[in-house]
Amino acid sequence: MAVLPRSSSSLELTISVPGFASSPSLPSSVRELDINQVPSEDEWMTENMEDEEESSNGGHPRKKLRLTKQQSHLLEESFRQNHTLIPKQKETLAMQLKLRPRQVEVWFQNRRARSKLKQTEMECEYLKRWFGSLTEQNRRLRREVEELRAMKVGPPTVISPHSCEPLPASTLSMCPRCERVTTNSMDKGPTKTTTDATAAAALSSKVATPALQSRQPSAAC
DNA sequence: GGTGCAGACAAAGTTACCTCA
DNA sequence: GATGAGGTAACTTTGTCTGCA
Repeated sequence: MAVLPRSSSSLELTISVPGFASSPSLPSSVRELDINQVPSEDEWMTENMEDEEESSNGGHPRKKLRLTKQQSHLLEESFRQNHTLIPKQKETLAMQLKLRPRQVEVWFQNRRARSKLKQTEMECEYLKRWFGSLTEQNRRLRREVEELRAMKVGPPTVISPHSCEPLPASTLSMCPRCERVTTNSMDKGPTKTTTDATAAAALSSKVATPALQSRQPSAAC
């Protein structure tokens, strides 16, 4: 596919053949088709694109441009204002920086990638901390349940989800198939299935967690 | 209006070069 | 001086969107 320059002043031209460009058997001269490649050897690490003319580079290995502090600063500034560039902005910025529009474009692509990476790392950290705190909370609640179970005196009662009245724990039974705790006939309405954890939470008069509340009895029970 | 095509562009992934410890 | 790691410019591939015939 040939990407033609969008403005006549731009010499931006990249020719790449899908499934061909990265082929190991590709002759090294193919890279020369990209006229964005380095102009002259000596200018590269010192002054970027001082002369705009894109002379043939005669098959140089790709050199790496090092942006000056001012260039980086200006690029960062415009990135802060906008994470993407419209072609006009790109042209202007390139002129200001004495870079090719293509270089500005690449810089913005890489910059977006870096900021996304940073964002992802931050989210990862946040989730790790959250996981840690939930684990700790879970451990605390389990311990609390154990304590309450240990100190029970009389038969434990469960609050009926239907009548909101206390039910004796003796009305509870375990479904052998799904290992859920179910209430027996004492409570009016459809047989209510609840998880072991829910029952335990009810025992300690705690409100079940949303995740547990959302669990519905299976059709089989 | 639906379809196919080409161009532009962004995201994701990769490569290669440079710097520095 | 050699070397490995990290940073990043430049590149490739792929997918999406848009305008046009």
